[in-house]
Amino acid sequence: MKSEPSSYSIEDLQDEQKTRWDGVRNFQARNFMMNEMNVGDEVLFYHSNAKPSGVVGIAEVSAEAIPDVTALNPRSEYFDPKSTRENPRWYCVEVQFKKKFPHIISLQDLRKNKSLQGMVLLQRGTRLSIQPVTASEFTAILKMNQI
DNA sequence: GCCAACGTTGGC
DNA sequence: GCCAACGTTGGC
Repeated sequence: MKSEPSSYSIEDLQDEQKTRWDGVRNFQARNFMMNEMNVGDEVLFYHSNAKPSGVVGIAEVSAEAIPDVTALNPRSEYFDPKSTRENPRWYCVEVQFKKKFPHIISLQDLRKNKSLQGMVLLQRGTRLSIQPVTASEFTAILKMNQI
């Protein structure tokens, strides 16, 4: 899961411990939250638009997707007039803080790791804010954290 | 700040 | 259903 640290960082999650991953306004990303993410699933927390960008820690899905109420609030920056209480358009899971890495695993480092070449994040033109990670990719990144 | 790549919208 | 125009993302 990507987030710009200037808007919500791993440190913010560490402070809060839990947060609803609201504000996602992309159907593919929403569908991942609704269909693919289950309570207990581990999540890589990625800082985008950062110096440098990269994986900064681990969270865990603590509640399955529920309607994103920020879409209903006209004063929210995430307001979407097409979403209604009866027919919610956007959903969000809740995530729980697990771990902050001692140092960031930068995008550059990820690209250097041969076992990650197929990772969605590293493919050309991938902008999705929520992406699938395979078990072996996840393990490979954890190993990089130990170096 | 630039810009490539992609997603969404809306006219037709 | 096509596609041009526009908006957004995010690395650099």
